[in-house]
Amino acid sequence: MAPTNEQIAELFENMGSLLEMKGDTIFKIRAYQRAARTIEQLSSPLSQALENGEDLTKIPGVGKAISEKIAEFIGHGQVSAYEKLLEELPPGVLDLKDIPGIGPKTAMAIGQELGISTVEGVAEAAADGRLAGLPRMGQKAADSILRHIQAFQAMGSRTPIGQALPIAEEVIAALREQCPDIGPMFPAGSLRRWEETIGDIDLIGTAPNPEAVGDALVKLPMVKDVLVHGPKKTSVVVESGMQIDLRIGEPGSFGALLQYFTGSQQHNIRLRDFAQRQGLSLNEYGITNTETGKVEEFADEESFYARLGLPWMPPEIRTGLYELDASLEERLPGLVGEADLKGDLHLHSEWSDGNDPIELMIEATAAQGYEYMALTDHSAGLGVANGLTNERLESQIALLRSLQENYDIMVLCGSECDIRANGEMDYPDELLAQLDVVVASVHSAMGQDQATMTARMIKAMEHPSVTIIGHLTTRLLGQREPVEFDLEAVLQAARDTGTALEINASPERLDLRDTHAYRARELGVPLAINTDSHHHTHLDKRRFGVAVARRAWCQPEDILNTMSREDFLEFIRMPKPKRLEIFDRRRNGTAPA
DNA sequence: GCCGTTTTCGGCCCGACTGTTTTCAGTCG
Repeated sequence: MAPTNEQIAELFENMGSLLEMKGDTIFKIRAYQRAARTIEQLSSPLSQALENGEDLTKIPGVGKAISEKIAEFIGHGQVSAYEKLLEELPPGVLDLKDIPGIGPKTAMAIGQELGISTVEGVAEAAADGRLAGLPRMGQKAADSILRHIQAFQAMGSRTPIGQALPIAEEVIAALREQCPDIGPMFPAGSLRRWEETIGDIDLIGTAPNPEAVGDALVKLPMVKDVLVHGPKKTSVVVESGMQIDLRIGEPGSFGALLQYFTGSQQHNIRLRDFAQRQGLSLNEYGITNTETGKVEEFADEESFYARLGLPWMPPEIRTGLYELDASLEERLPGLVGEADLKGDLHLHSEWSDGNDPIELMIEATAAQGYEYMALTDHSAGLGVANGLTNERLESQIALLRSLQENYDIMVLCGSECDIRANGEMDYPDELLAQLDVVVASVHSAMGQDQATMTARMIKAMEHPSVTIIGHLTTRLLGQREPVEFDLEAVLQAARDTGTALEINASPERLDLRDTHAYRARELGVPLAINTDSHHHTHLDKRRFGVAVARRAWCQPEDILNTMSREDFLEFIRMPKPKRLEIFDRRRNGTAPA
């Protein structure tokens, strides 16, 4: 099978690391790293682009040499230049570099001088003193590396955003309690960009006495270890194993600090490059005129970007990939926000595996200010989730219809209907036809091969009653891999059949993920941001789904459930795929024919 | 290795912190 974009990106990331260890020029190394970061964010597979004869050098950061290596990797399954590098360098050095605190130089020294190739080997060498004997290394450095290894093994690499955000909020609250004079303070970095997983939590703020805030942080009870504690920067590890980096600045220059630590790194590199052409240099304190040395300060991000002649850019799209060009060409999208949502189309009650009575779910949804909602309990095939038999579904429909008169919010009858292994629906057609909204989802036979799974998904989308495909890839962040399927074929089929795709906002799913949603939007597939709530308090998880849509550059009209009640009813009452006309008409801003 | 409203050659983002240093290399973000 052709390598995925992730695998291609990893290859170039590794090539960069290997060249760095070899001592190649830093610019060549950066070129490989930049290409890797760009490729992992592309919304469609390179293997397909190559097949279509597309010019890969159109991709920013990909030139002649790298595009040839991509073609070689896709064509032959390996890249000779990479294999050669692997042979030249000590085995295992790439794994060593994954340890925080160990960079290319240290990894090389460990591999060459000590003949060590595993993380466990480094831990042993740190403990028995061999590590401290290396050049530019001492007991303190060895101890520090050992601590890093222990933290690394306890935590793994990245934390799902749904777990990281509460930790960040807890630390901020604790710091405010210790230092009541802290001004604005909030997460920057990948949290502010709403990435699906978070490496370190970056906290940014202002305070009259910055050093006091750092001192307070290292003394917080939840802090397990202190990694760095200087006058301007403090890094600690908290009980959960997450690393917190704190930076406190002056209110007058907070805009530059916030911009700098929001990143992404690629965004900042591109921005600096852009600034440099104007004779300006950027850092976390402000903008410096390189000729006069004069530094300008900015209290907020808007004025910072404005000084460069750029509009403010939402953090979610600061990937360094498309946003700078788009802003220069004045085609930055007006991204969808939480307030644009008019309904939730995937909700469970205690009738299946939810925790709350139907009435409570309706009331909680109405309290969000929504105009409509769909109750979608599981179908019978999902026995473990107390799925509804045909008879129970019929009585639920009757109940919901009778309940409607008690509520202003439109209560739609729905189901989260299992897609069986052969692509058939878990309810008979006549029953499905009675429903307003059918969310069809894969919950079983997830190990099917790519061709089988693709055909299964497409068959489900061809069903006239299926409104939305739920959590398309079935992944659980950090727990379960996505199923294998042909993304492009499935997205195209969604468009062709007039089937919407869900952005499942549950923070352990985030499925579709950002890059998939980006491609779906490009193809004109309607997207529905649903919480899949199993409890009435889960409705606020929508913010995670909205973040995915924003990272996919979605505007309100790309999202099905930003439609008014009238438009949405018109949409579901129109047969597939003709109902796309209603979606498209809104998207194109044209009046109804 | 990539790239161009100065350029197809000559540039390439910028600073904090640590530990081992006596002036700075390595790592991180």
